[in-house]
Amino acid sequence: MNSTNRTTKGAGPRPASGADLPSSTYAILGLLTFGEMSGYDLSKLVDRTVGHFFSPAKSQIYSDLRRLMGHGYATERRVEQQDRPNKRLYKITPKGERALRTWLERPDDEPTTVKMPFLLKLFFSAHLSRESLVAQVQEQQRQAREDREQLRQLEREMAGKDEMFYPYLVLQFGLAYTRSRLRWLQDVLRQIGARVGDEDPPER
Amino acid sequence: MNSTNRTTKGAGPRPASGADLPSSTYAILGLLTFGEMSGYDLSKLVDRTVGHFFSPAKSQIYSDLRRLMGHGYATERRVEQQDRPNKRLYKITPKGERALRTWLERPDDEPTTVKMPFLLKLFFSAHLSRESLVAQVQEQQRQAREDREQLRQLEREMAGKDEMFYPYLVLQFGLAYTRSRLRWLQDVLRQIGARVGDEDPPER
DNA sequence: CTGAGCATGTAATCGGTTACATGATTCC
DNA sequence: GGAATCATGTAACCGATTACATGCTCAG
Repeated sequence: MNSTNRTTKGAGPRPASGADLPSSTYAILGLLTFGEMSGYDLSKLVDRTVGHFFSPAKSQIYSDLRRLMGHGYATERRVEQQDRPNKRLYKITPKGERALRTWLERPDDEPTTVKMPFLLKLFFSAHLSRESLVAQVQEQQRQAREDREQLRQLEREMAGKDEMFYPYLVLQFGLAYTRSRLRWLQDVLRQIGARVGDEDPPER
Repeated sequence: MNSTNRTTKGAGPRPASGADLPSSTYAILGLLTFGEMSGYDLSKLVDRTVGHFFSPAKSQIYSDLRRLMGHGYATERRVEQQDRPNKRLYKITPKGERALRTWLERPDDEPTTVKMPFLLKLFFSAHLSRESLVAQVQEQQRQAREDREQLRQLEREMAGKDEMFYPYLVLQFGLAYTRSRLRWLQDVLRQIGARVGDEDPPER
């Protein structure tokens, strides 16, 4: 219940060296630069903008918003409505803008991580039949192609738009990553195919 | 405190559809196929094998071990030592082996995710001076090159080893990913360089 | 009449991380 | 004398997710 906790004892992912907030919270602070918004608005904005590489749950957004207020990075304005539920609009403060820029400038970041359970499975695939493994790889291909389609769609949508310069660069990462994933999967398929029928069968 | 919870009410990352354990726990179950081991041994084995794409904290390993026992996937054997602290050796059971294979075969996995705070920063880089951004990109390059060096080292170590077939494939993913990251970073640098001095300066 | 959209939130968990505690031995 | 290795674990906490609750309006 204490939002101004300084003596950070052991914790989760932990905001990088000296940072007061995790990057995900700064992300929603960044989105507030688009204008005054409700949590609901933010949730939709996330989908339309950063959704392909960062998608917090709604409840997370609402609690981040409260956190930003606690730091004085945003202010709340309640708006009564009779046709729809009342809403709370959040606005970034000058202090919040400064904090955002400080975060942007700070070089030390939480580490980049890839969480890919399939890699774990592949690592232990000596315990798996070749057929099952091939099926798994193909499933991965299916998923990667699906991702690629979505990214391509996004690319078309923001092609040429000048204000989308940085978002476009981010998107390019997604595309490059997906391409490399697909090439690798293809290679995996080739290599396990080239491997003649030796080794332990299903091991049972 | 209930380890046999069926009615999974709201939770964290959540083990995939119908899975009883998260993939990280299966990972350490998989490592137990290398032989009877202590938590300490496992922690070192992780570093030498899967460490480059999966590295749980020691405390996590110990608690996973307890969990595996709770499911009957491993057994514990206490070994008294007088020169060193006593140890507990864990061994995978036939039931555990079956569970491992079932997990390996199950196609539905926890989703693949990439957590890369830098992408968030790049997305909002309109609020950042060009110099700061360039510095950030270069820092990313530095880190990616470091990763690459480590992976190359590993590659040399397991080159040609036949029993390393699958671990090698996994390593290839890491290398492909790192290469694509580096190419993309180079491209980002080029594109922000090509962009003439228009747009908002530091914005303050 | 039904379902989608608007709008906010609580409850309950869970995985995972850091920091700390403890204590012996062996190597430099 | 001090660091590294061996060895296990607890405490505290944090980010994040799912499920659920509530209730109104408007389009098909």
